[in-house]
Amino acid sequence: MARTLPQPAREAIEIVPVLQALADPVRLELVRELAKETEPRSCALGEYDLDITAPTLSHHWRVLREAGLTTTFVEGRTRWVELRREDVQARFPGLLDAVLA
Amino acid sequence: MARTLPQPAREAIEIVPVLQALADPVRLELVRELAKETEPRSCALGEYDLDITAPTLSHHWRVLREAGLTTTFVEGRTRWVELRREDVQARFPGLLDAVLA
DNA sequence: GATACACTTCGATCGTTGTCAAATGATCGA
DNA sequence: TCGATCATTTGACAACGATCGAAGTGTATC
Repeated sequence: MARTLPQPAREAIEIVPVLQALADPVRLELVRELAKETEPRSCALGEYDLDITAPTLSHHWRVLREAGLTTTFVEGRTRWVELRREDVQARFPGLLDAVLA
Repeated sequence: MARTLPQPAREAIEIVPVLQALADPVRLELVRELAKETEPRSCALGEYDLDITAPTLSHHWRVLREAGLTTTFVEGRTRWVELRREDVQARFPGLLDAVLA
């Protein structure tokens, strides 16, 4: 039912793409929003207080997912995003905590 | 005698420029080299095993310094770089450790 | 001084990236 | 099945950034 979009395996998560993904104000804000809750959140533009268009938000979700920071899964016509806390923590211990503090 | 190049004060170090500075393979390598020792190191191209020219290295040192990650000071005709461990640790605890591990 | 040295700055190039408008694709309800 | 309505993908563009060669700046040495 819920289809998960392609993402790197835990071992394939690399530091440079992760830092590149985090080094953007919009994406950093998105990651911080995701970190506030343990539940997955909707990808929808309306859910976030950002001054960007839908295609741009979609682009940022993709960058985060391809870097290995998030998981996206599709359910009907809504998409859910979730922070890959454990995977990132396993690869780069302390990184998320440091960035989110 | 030793003149220190302009750099942001500790409180002025921001997370996005720091992440941007670290999100480049060359600069990440430089930071890792600096982290190996507590002593300042020379800026000179010959000190590092990099396949870039002197102007490019100079550019990277500048980005690191302006982000607040390093201190550069001039002594005669050599320049010395040093990681701002304490300042970065104070602003973003655990970040350097996570990135350098 | 004149020269050599150690970088930096300048100017240009070229790939990357954040952004949007328009087109596409997918899902739900009638 | 057919629109209506979402978000995503595509295509295009402007801004940014990494890079280099050439020229500039300041320091030591002769």
